[in-house]
Formats: sequence, C-alpha cells, structure tokens
Amino acid sequence: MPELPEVETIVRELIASHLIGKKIIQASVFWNGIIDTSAAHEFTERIRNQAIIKIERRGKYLVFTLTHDTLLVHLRMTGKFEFVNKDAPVKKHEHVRLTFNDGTILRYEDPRKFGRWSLYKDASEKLNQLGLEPFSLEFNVEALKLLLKSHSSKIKPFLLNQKYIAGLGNIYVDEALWEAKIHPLRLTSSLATQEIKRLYHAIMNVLEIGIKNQGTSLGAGQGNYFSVSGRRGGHQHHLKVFRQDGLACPRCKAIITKTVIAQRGTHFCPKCQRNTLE
DNA sequence: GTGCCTGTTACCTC
DNA sequence: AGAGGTAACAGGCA
Repeated sequence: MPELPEVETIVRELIASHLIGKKIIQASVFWNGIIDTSAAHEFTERIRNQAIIKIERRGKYLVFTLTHDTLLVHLRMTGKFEFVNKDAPVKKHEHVRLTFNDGTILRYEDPRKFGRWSLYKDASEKLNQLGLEPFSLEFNVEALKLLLKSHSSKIKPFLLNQKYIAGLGNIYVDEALWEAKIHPLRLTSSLATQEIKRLYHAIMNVLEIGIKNQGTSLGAGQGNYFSVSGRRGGHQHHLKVFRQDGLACPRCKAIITKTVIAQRGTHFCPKCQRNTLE
C-alpha cells in the first residue's frame, strides 16, 4: 500500500525525527532476503559508521544519502519503519534494525517480506529507470500527452507502470481515473486532449490530497500502512471508488463496480467513466 | 480449518 | 513493446 503519498509521509516524519546527521553505529539484519544488493553481512559491515546526509523520496523509494553510499528502501506492500528503545525485543517480522550514535534505534518490519533494501555506491542508474516524478517540473500536461500518445496500452496498467510515471499504485490510479472520468480500459493513445488535461490534474490532485491526509490505511491489520510514529493515515475516509464497490458514486450516484484489469482489482463508476469504445 | 483475496515488482514467455 | 502469467510471502477474512 505505500504509494507516493504514504512514502512521502514517512520521509517527512523521518526528517522531522532529526535522523539527518546521525551516524549508524550498528546494523542488524534478521532476515537476509530483505537485502537486495549483497549478502547481509556485507551490508551491515559496509553501512556501519556512515552518517545520514539526506532523506528523499523518488517514486515509491525512500532514498537515504549516506556518507559514502546511497541506501534505497522500497516498502512494497507491508514495509514499516518505527523508532524503538534499545531494550525493545526483536519483533516477529522485524528484519532490520539500525542503531545510531546517539542511541536512536530505527526498526524495519515487513510481514510479507516483499520490501527491499539496496545499497549502492551510485544509485542513479537504478533511479533513472523510474519514470517522471509527479511533483517535478518535467511532469506536466505536455509530457503526459507525449507519453500517452507514444504508447497504446490500457490506461490502468500504464499508470501503474513505474517506468512511465513513478509513484502511482492501485489506490491512487483508481482514484485519479475516477476524478478524470476515464474508464480504466481506455487505450492511452485514444485519449483526447481534454481528457489528458483532466487526467493530469486528477493525478496531481489525488496525490496532493493523499499527502495532506497523510496516506491511506485500509483495514486495521498489521499489514496495513502506519507512519513512523505509528499513526494511521486519513485518506481512506476520502476514497471515491477504491474499495467502494456496491456503494453510490459520489458524483452521479450510480453503483461503483469492481473488476479485474491486469490482475489488479479495479474500481470505477460505470456511468461517469464510460468506455467510449464499447 | 480451508481457500481465496490483498496495497508491489521482477521475471518469464509469447 | 506490450500482454499475460507466475512468483516472492503472510495475514485477513468469509
């Protein structure tokens, strides 16, 4: 679930927690598979004694600039950060623990073990594989138009593909398509200029509001999204179509439909998101 | 208990 | 290039 707004919320909280400037004096890895770029013992050795210089977000990645390396963390579906005391027992799904020079301890837990930590001398090659960053100047109506016109895939899987636009996931794609009144099966090349404009503004809008609401937390389970401080997001109360199937569309009162597109649950309003090709 | 569903991505084949 | 399927994994839920 951590999509752009959730990752952005986490980055902001890590910065607000004054993590920048602190030095990692110990790293413990409890499940080796979480480390993507090397054996776990090489990772812990290499990251030790590096300070955190900068914390940023790129797409759904957390980007930690360290003294000598760059650490990328991808939370996938259930990755979470949490500050704990030094006597806190290692939790069942705790996979990494970082101890800093001032005694601060950062725990990473991830029940489904899909998340990945990658340590690079230079992460730019990896990050350059990502598409446009929504909140950058490079992402605008013209750029989106160019992107859509040069492909002919279904709009839903297109928006989920991180190599075109980085940061959108299943929730915010469904929400953006609803706001733009575009059917998820529409072909990218078939969108009219007006629709592209609506889509651009819808994407920016759902992401901005998602961040403002500090992300989306569905359900109450431990696999759910929680920020670093353990706080739930608030955006689930503002969803228009995602997991709203069977309920009335907030715009036209038709019943929201759920289907599967590209193996992903897809929610939309059959009335105000008509497939013009049907 | 059983079986199916899930917010992500990489990798495979066609 | 893109589509479609599968896999990684564990918990939630009916």
